Amino acid sequence: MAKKRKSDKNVTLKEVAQALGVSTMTVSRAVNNRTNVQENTRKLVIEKAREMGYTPNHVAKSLVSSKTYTIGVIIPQISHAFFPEVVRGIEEVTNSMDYQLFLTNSGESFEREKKAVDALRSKRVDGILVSTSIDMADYTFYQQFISTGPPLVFFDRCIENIGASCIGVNDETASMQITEHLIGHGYKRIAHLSGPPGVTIGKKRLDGFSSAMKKHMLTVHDEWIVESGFREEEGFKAMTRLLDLPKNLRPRAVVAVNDPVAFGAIDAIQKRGLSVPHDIAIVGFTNDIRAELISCPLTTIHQPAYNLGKNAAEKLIKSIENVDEPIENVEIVSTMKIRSSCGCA
Amino acid sequence: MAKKRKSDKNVTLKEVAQALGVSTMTVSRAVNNRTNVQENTRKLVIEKAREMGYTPNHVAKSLVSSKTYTIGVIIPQISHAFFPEVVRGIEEVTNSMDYQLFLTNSGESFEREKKAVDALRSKRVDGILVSTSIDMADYTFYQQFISTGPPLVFFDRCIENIGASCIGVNDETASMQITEHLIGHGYKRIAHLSGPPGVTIGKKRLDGFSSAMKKHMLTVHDEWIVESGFREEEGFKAMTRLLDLPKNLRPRAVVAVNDPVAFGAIDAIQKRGLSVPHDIAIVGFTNDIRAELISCPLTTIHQPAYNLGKNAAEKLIKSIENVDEPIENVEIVSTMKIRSSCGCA
DNA sequence: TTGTACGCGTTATCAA
DNA sequence: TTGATAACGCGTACAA
Repeated sequence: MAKKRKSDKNVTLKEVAQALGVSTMTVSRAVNNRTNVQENTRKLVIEKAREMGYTPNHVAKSLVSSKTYTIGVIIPQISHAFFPEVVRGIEEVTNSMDYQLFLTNSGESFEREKKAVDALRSKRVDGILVSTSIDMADYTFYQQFISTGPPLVFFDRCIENIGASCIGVNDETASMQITEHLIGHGYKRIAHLSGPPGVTIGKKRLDGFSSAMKKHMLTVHDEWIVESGFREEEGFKAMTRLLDLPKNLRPRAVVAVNDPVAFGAIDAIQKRGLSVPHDIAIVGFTNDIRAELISCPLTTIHQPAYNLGKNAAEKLIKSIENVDEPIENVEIVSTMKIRSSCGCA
Repeated sequence: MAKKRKSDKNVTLKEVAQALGVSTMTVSRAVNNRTNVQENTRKLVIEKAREMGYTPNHVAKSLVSSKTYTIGVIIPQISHAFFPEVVRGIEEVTNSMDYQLFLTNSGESFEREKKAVDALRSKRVDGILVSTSIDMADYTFYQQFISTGPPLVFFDRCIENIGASCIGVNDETASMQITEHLIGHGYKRIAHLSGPPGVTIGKKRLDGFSSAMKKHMLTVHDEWIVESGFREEEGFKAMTRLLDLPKNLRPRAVVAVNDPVAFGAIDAIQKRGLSVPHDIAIVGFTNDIRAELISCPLTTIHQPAYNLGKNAAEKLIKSIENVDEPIENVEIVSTMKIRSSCGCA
């Protein structure tokens, strides 16, 4: 196992300057393509710099300029395909603007989320993109950060009206739309597996559902709104609760807060020997990759994750580079994917 | 749109010191929990620092210590579920070790990959994790980096024997194993849709396939090794070429270099009106989330992505913190998932 | 066109 | 226990 002999220390401007018998500034000017260097000198310097393996030290640059060309991104999950796709959109933008991207996965833990925000701040990122974790429970933390820290933009899971922009999806409208789709096909007894409270998208989807039901003057029994978190197991549990209702209270259709929850619910339905959509129709939200592949393909809302990431990153960079960039709530428009799980295809 | 009035400038040690009438060093010692400060003083300082909203500047720290607690990760794709899962493993480790993670998606472009390496180096990351892009074509770039830059560890897609550790999967063995699985069930005419040349995993899987065939003294016609890249469309095209062969040359089973390619191939087979596994059996590699969900679930190799990420990150951090850490090639063991696409379930 | 001095925010080192 | 000074690598501002 040959051990590498490394010079270890990086070459500095000063070292290149000394090797050349010129001043540090001359080297600096040459490698940064400034105008005020003689062409000869520049060539000489560039050549020597390459030869010595000089690489600019951005840490030092950042200290002087108080600009790091770095942004922090905090996501609550990384396994769920949605977030990688958002990150792809973000990365596309940052990459083309020559920003580097710090990624942190909070794993739905607000403690980790806060720790990450502090760490990123100490690293002096130029801005931060956050999608809050489920158990986010402290507005004041972000209020404080927003009033003293670098620009922050929320995406997908936002805290609204605390002075930061939010790039979200038109959840409420979409939820209303998909609920009305069920209603339009004759369903009247419709339940909702709702997300955790306090997370905006959960609330919005619930509101959209409620509005649709109200608009069409359909009754929503209290038992029909079941809180279910965002994960498959939780969907299974929540659906089980619905199935345990006395027959005359059992819903005929279900709007799930997202696809994983819908998958869990379908599982619960089938384990009872019932069929989708024959006995119970169901729709989801997210257009998970599995949605069209399961035995009864799931009707759902397709979230434009990539665009959401792009928009969020663009908004953040604008906020970084222009102090007057306004605070906005942007809604990216989603689209409905009609498949067989709703029994209306 | 209320505009925020920000102090903009971050509070520094010196400012806290002045506010308190002590020296910068005292403040530094206090906030860093050094022993040589009086308890009273410490309390006073900590309190004042909090009050003034002091946050340590890691950029300055890094300049002094030439240590950034930052590592760079370069992946070739982000949509493919495999890499997010690897990143989750990496993030788990870096997070617990208080390192921050720079993520770059090269999008299979070696140009972007090189640019990213240079950028990360200028940002003075403590180490880099790379999975090379398909069109990687310049060993010397990494040779140079490895001999002059910070520690680098390859994962999944490696360049071997150029002085960097590689954390990979036991591709060759696994490929041999899955091929032998087909052979064990009576298949003799077996083709291989191979990855792009020059990428180690492609080569290894081909080698495993060849070894298995050779070991069992089965003929491999030249036409049966079709280069197909890593993506679905490419699998479709490659399979089409196999299907276009005269009937007496057509294979009875196919080993695909990964699941997407297998999906493409299945599509091609079915578009011809043939059935899997009845007419042609097929196996993949990766255990894509879709593998068990398609109409004819795919037999494949499950890649322990999370563990791979964890191991790679651990190896890198060891290499960072201990100069004598040896260079190693580690193989994480994968497992076979037998489903119906091979007709042997 | 080139060079000198200074400061960015922090810590190591030595002195008090 | 505390403070003064220099240094990390670079760029701005000014002088030559």
